[in-house]
Amino acid sequence: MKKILLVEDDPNLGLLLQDYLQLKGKFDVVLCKDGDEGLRAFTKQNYDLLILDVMMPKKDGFTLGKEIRKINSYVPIIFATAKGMIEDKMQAFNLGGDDYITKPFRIEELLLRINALLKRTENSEKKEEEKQSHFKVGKYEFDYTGQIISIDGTHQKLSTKEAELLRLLCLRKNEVLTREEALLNIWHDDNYFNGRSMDVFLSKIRKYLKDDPNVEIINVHGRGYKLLIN
Amino acid sequence: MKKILLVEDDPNLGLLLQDYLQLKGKFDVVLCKDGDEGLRAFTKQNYDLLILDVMMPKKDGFTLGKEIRKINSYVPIIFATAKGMIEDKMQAFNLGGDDYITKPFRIEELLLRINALLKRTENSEKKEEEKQSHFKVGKYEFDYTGQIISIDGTHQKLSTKEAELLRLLCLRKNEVLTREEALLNIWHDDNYFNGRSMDVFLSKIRKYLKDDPNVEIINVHGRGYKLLIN
DNA sequence: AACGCCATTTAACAATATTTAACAATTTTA
DNA sequence: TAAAATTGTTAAATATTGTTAAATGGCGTT
Repeated sequence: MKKILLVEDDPNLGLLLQDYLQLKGKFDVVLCKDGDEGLRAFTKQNYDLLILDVMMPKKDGFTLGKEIRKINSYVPIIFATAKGMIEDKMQAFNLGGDDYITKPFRIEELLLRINALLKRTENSEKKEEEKQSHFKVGKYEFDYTGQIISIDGTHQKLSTKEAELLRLLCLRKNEVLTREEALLNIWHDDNYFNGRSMDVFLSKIRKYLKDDPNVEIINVHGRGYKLLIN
Repeated sequence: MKKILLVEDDPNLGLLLQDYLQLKGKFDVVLCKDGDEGLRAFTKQNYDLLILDVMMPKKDGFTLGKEIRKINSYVPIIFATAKGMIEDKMQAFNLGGDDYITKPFRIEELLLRINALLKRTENSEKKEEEKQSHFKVGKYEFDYTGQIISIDGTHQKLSTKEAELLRLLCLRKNEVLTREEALLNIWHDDNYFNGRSMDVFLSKIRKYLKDDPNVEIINVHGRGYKLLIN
């Protein structure tokens, strides 16, 4: 679950937001009532996103944001600022803060901005895993981008669909790759005919892989396939 | 000067915004009064940022945004949406659109969001790439502006379309360049015949590139092409 | 306007990739 | 164990892409 640090001095608004975001947004929300408390909380653990009220008595949200940025330069921040405080908004963006929201705001809008920001930062990290393009399959080398598998010195070109299917199998090697997942991923529709089409490609891939007895694609009846590599 | 494309069906608001942004923001603002006009304007030249009204009679802003995203995946977009249209906002973010603003808005807020977005995208890599004119393609050197590829000492002139297509392939090297994207970018219309025309150019480009075995353009069936460079 | 030159499009046919169909083999269900 | 459902395999049908050549269109020159 995503962790959010909310720093808001108004306890009414703070608690309301905390509840709403926990219930509706399924976030783990820590609420702090001033900047110092917020900074301490931030140093204690990692958060996925921060929501900082700008107008706070002891330490304002921008100051807090600047302090936090010294510690962590990437965590996304949403500043909540009063309407018409244009200069403040300026500051927010100059700080490298990722978004702001004008008070009073609709709570759904906040939720949307949160999700948008999280999404933006998420797939800057996440994509790396899925981006793998080169796989070892027993004695085979499989280059997904180049759509080629090689064994010893010989190469075999793969068609696009063959390569995509083999890639998914590799990503789930020794685990079940669900028929549904494969179909939705590659064909974007898991109807009967696409399923039969996939069976044809599986048959072809098995042929390509027959030269290493330690590599095998087994069927998990009713569920999908496993690429076994010994 | 930064170029902004503003698509807004209400002429009063549209002209007001145009004037304000030109005067105060020092932007070069092109105003279109509906989605079709907007799309045409977009294909004619490059813009640094788009402001799309969501509620428009003929073609709504989201639809337009989606169409534009097919041609250009990085240009920042601000959607202007009516207050409370939460679902629409959702769509905006799911689309990869970079920001939205709720109508009615204060014009200074729009200006702020514009500057923030421009700043964010200014030093993004992708934009730099789009300006790039000189590419290394294996042993080849490709000069897009000069429409020439060279290998060893020999030069080969390229036609305009050949150069444009090769440029797109270079920008997406080792990734898929969608047929649709290429067609919309170069031909501004992805009908069947333009597609066949493109196939002819691809064939020609492959011939030009045949002298380096580490360079290859492979087809991704039903989607597009990948320029592979080892 | 008429000509040649070149870029681009269209047409025609070839080669591949994918889907569908047909039938066999296997696994589950009853 | 028989029937039903799922999967395996091969071949035919369809769709997409590759290649070459001919037709078209733009543009400068005469």
